[in-house]
Amino acid sequence: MARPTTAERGREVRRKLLDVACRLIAERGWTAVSTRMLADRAGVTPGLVHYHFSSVQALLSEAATSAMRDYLDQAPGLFDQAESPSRGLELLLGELDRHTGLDPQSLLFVEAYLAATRDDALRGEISAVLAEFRSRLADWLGRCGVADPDATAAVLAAAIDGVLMHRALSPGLRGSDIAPVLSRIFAPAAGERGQHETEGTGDPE
Amino acid sequence: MARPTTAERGREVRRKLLDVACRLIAERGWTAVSTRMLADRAGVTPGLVHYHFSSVQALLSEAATSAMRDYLDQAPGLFDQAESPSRGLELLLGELDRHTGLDPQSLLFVEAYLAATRDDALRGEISAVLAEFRSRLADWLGRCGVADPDATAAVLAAAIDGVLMHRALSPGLRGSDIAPVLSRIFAPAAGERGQHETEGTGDPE
DNA sequence: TGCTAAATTGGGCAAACGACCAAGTCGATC
DNA sequence: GATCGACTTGGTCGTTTGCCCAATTTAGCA
Repeated sequence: MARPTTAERGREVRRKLLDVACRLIAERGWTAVSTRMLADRAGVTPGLVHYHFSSVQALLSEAATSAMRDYLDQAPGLFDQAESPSRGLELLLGELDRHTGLDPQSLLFVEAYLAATRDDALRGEISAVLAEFRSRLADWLGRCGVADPDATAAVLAAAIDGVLMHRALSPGLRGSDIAPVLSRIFAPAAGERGQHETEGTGDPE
Repeated sequence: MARPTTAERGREVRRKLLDVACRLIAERGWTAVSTRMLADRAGVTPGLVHYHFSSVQALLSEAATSAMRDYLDQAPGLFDQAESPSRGLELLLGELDRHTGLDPQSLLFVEAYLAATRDDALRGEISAVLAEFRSRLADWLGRCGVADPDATAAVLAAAIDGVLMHRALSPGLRGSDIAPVLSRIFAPAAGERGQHETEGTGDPE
């Protein structure tokens, strides 16, 4: 039967508050998330929020950073372990296509970026997470023979977020449309191209 | 000395409220801007805010959309009137370099994007402004002989916003670094290199 | 069987919120 | 000088905010 102990339920409440926070940030906006809103949605009393977290800001920050870390560690299809560069790009763009720009995941990222401009501690955490992702991206690009992998990774990461943000406002910008454009960034330095294969309408999935 | 009439001062107050709104949106975040905050900063009484505007939301929406329209109509260096493609790109990247990602202008854009995901009327206005900018960009790219100008313009516009947003978190991503990467987008697709001109630079009409 | 600490409740606080309004101040027009 | 409408004031409405806390319940340990 495994009846949960108090401590276990406590940990579960904390986890649920973090989960609810991510959804509410995307739904209402970072600064519009309130104590009672969180408690309501999580099915607990408002007092519990300040028992588990020192402040609403702290709760939101922890929720956002851990969600971003989790996602970037696992979700983008492990592009850098793909057997070929074109397969890696395919995975990356496929992942991009799974987001509309209006989904909680995408909105959480942008909300967190903005919140980080007003909170030094949060900025430190997020920029570290982002730097690590850029680093993975740059390593992979370097192995693909792409020129200037660091700058390319930075632009590519930024472009992905930008495309998601713009797509929220004007849908119709599908991954299959932007794939050929974005893959021009991968154009190898003069002389070393060959394993590159971006022709023939990359139609992910 | 032209003494301002009551009606003129009224118009001035309205204009000042719009101006202050833009700054406060960037500074505190869209949903955190309050009636009293606006009145305080504008040097007027709180009651005036709801005399000139039907609601705070309406004030913020009008402030953001008109500021975005003004900026996109005039500021990006009139890239599309440049005498050459490379000069146009230079103007565009120069403009990009004038923003840190933390300046009120950049933050206002991102805040407005997010607010638009929660306000249908605002989304309509903003996506129209954005669509017009993309259209100008696509026309110019088409004249430069860039393949798939529409999709390229969409990706380029998104990438610009993305770079600004990322730069707010990790400075050091300067325009001169990203210029060579971004300008690869202007090159023909990787598979058709050689058929067109050699590099992405200099393609006189 | 008591004891302690963690978890939870529900109420309460001062402050700030958006919106509204009656009263008063103006400048332009008659 | 009187009148009218646009503009401005200062205050109030009910609601919601973040945070706090005394009291209560529970689980694990002595």
